[in-house]
Amino acid sequence: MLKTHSCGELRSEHIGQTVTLAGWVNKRRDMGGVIFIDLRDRAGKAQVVVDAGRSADAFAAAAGVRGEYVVQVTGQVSRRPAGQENTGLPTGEIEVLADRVVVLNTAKPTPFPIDRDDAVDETVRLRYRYLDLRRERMQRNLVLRHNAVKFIRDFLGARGFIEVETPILFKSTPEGARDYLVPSRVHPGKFYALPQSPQQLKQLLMVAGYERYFQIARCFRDEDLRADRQPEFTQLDMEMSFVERDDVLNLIEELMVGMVKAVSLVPLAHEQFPRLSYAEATERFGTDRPDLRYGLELVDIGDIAGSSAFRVFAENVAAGKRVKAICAPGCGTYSRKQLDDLEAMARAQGAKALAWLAIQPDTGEIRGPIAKFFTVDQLIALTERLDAKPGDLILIASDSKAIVHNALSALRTELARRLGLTDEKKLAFAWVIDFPLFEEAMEEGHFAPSHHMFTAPKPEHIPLLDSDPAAVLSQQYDLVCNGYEVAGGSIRIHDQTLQAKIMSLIGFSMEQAREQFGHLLEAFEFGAPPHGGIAPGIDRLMALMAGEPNIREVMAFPKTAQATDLMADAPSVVLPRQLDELQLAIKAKS
RNA sequence: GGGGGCGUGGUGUAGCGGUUAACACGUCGGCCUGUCAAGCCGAAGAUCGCGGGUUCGAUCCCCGUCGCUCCCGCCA
Repeated sequence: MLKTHSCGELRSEHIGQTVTLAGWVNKRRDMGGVIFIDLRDRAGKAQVVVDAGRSADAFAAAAGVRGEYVVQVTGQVSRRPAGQENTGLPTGEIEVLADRVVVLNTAKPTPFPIDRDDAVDETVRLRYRYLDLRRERMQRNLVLRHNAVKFIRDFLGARGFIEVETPILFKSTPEGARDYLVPSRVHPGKFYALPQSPQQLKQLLMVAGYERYFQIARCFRDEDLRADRQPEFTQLDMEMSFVERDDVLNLIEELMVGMVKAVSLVPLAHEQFPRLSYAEATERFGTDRPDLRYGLELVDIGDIAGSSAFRVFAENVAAGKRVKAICAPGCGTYSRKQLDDLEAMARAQGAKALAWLAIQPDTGEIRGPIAKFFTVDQLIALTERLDAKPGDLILIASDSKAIVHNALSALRTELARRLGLTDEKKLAFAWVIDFPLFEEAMEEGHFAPSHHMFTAPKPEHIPLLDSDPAAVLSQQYDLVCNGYEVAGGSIRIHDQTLQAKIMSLIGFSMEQAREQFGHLLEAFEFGAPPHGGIAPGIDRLMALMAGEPNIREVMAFPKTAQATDLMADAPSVVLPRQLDELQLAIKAKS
């Protein structure tokens, strides 16, 4: 080894020892007769003192050293002179008096500062990702990620789970997200697909009798990116046999609480995860992945608004549509412009308009274009139901349930941001359960599965499959945190008759089923145990636990929003010979 | 596929229809034996993303394009 100790591990108990360190020059301060070098390695930083009076050779070497040079230093750990301690550094009580300084490698000036956490253009960070990864923030995040994944492996291993690797080259199924395809050279014209998740394979492992499986699994989806979506991402994929829904929920809750306590930089908001039905979540928050760090809940005012003189509300209520409102504390003095901005957000979600009532801070008088259509009693009833105070702003949307919920959910998120309610660094986990088995909107005259077609209905709802399929609730469950979906799963169907019924309801023919899932359906004929599973998204969880605003910050080599790698320049053109081997030709752009 | 934001020395920013394009950090050189975002003195470094247009004149206004980013669609 070229070092006896890590820079960051040195403490006062090392005083007197002669150590050899190796690392990068974080900072060099040249005082003329003495040169200070902050030497950095993964463990941290230590101050090296190169004194011309102690070693002329070391001093000469240190004189030529520059930032990010790779340097080996041998010297004596010494207590810093009284008053010279650096309380901002874990190694701040000591320093290393250099007897020998060896430059192991030089470095060009870096394109951006390594020793500071200043914002740097994303293009530059990604192009020089290996330098970005040298920075404290990224090292902290990747260490957090390692610790979290290690916690998961230990936790699940201790509970009888075994980790099994599944293929990256697998079979394309047109269901769900767009697949990344890999052409086969051996079978020209045929393609593998990279897995969107190991869904089928983990169910097959249950049929195979493994009972408790997990995998830190890379998944691929060829869809457009977001701050919380990359083309390749990592799931904790897991599946268990002979379990019921609450077994999975309780286990994952224990895992999450333990993991957050052990490794997270952001603490839990509460240790008991609330369980909301899909219906309750959407009614109260307008979304199935609510941010529970704040209130601003949606309140139904259909009865009051429907009996008002405002015709839009009255007609909508008569037609079975909804009128719901949200109270924004202290926003009663919003300007025309601010209100227009909010209305634009509502319109972007499909609302035709956004009504508002502002309660004057001093007089309590209620103003707004629609105020005159309400009686005093109705206004009093409204403010009481919304718990609105003088100075508050009431925003009202009326339309179909879906539009009202989408619009008010978007407004709720925006208002929380404006009011600083999302600044609090806490993790507010919650379960969302009792999802409808099918999507509300029919697709081409058929039902569409709201999760996937292997999700089991609630046992007591199975009879409804014949009478009222839209009312059937499933054994799907999502874990949400701060407005993000961080895990999704379900108890699966293991009964062939039930599976066939579901497939026919979603318009899936037996031939289609056999072509795409034949291996799975066949496997289920050989004694499939009751089973269920879940797949927490590792990247999103890491971003939340690191307090980062996007998942790129917790991935070593992420891609841009255009799905490119700026460092390696991928994707790239390939040689004609490579295409020939695959019997592929590039179509001219139409 | 659509919409918003951003693009000015290496980095972060300022600027604005006419400037010698400003500042900080960094870089390079000099001074300095207790600094730790060291300090002081000096220097270099920018086709203002790219292309076109408007204009006597464009970094600035307009159009297009490229890149980064956020959002909608999409993501069973």
